[in-house]
Amino acid sequence: MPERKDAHHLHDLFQLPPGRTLDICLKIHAAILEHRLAPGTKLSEDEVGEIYGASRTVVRAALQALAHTGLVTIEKNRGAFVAKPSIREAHEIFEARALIEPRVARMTAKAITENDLARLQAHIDAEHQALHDGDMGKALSLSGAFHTTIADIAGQQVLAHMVRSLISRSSLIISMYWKRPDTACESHSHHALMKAFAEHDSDAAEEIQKSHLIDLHSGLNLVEVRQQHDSLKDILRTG
Amino acid sequence: MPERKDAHHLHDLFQLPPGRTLDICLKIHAAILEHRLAPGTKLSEDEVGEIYGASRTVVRAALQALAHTGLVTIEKNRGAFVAKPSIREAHEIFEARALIEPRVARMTAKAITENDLARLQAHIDAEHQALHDGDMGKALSLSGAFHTTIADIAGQQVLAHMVRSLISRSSLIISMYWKRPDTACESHSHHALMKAFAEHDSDAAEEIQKSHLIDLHSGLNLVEVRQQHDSLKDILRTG
DNA sequence: ACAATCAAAATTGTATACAATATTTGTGCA
DNA sequence: TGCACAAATATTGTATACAATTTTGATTGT
Repeated sequence: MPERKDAHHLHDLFQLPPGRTLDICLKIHAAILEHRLAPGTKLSEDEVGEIYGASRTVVRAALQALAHTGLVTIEKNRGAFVAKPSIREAHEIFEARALIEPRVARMTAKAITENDLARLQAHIDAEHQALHDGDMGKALSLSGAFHTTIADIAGQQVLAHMVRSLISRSSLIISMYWKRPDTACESHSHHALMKAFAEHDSDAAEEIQKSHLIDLHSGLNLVEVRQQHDSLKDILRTG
Repeated sequence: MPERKDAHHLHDLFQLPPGRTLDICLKIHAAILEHRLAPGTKLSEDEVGEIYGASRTVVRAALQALAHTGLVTIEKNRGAFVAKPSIREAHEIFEARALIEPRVARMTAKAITENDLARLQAHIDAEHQALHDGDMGKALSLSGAFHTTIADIAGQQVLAHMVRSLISRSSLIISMYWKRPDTACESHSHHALMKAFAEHDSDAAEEIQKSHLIDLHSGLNLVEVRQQHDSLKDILRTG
């Protein structure tokens, strides 16, 4: 179960002490990453509190922590919503990833152990399995986990924290702008990275990661997406 | 008053809606950046609440937001403290800055306007004035503001957010590990950067920023600092 | 039918009360 | 004096109550 292992590192994304606030953060975080919560969804304090059996105090703290990572947007007196990254934000996030992650991959190639390689391979296998099962959300989530695990292996916690945050937000971006929703997003890049890591070839790892991210970026359809619900009435009128 | 202008951008460091929670965040943030709050200082909820005339609810939210940026550490059932970055963290933060800020400087050199140049110059002047007045805290804070303003000018909000966060934490690092506490930290690098910006010389800007950050990094005395208060009794015993 | 307006309901913002956990203080004992 | 232990105090964690604001829904008039 690779997810458990990552969960251990995940807590530092929120910088919160163990407790129910953190639990709720992680649950909602996972739900967003697996695309079970769509961008724009209202996260009512009462509703979330009832689901997890917690009071508003705790839920509120969790939502504010999620807001800080950019996964949730809080509007004054209106509450919390799953974030809807703009096109500009999408470009910026992938530009940041293209800057940071290749460097991280270089460090990973130097530091990686046999055990780490096995962990990464487990991610790839699990992702493959999820795709086979038709669980797209899980597959995407695991694809992100592959990247965060690479950052963990690099052993640079500050950069790893940034990568985790960027990847979480990338998940939202993909759910909004991915060109081929029904297409497997698994490229051969992850396999190529594995090879470079196994050979401790840091130059290759950096280069592969860089082009992989450029590929991902260009796989996005970054044009205005029409909002569906707001104009629902108008849509029905025309029919 | 350049600070006012930056304050406008600063709110996004916390991703909070306007309100007293954000106000308290900004006040404590400023206090830490100006070294009026030393690393390790306990931030009691009641105490902070009384100072700013707010209830614990609001203060708590502010402290958690600050914790998320890494300026404050929250320990379960023990409360919030001004963070004390470890030596490892210090290295990692400056490594991250050396990766991100040169790239940002490159973008800035391309995008900068006359008005922006004036803003940057105002920072330099204010810093010089603060040094002249002997207000070291303010000077350091303004030195950081110079870097964050550069990031704002670059127009890449995601990277700018990261830079702001890194610089805030750098301020803590400097207060803990700076080699020459009584020495002016102003290098000629900022002036050299201004020249490169004015000439839209992005290659030079990137290179200067890179070596500037390496200089800063090497200006730190990254060895264990003895904690003073804990062993106060022992110290007095020996005397 | 449609728009405007206002009351009712629901939701968030904040303060406060109580419970759980640390910290401090004081006491007894070696 | 020094240490161990226990009561008292202080602080944080959580739930709840109330105020402020927004959203919803009904009513009215055109």
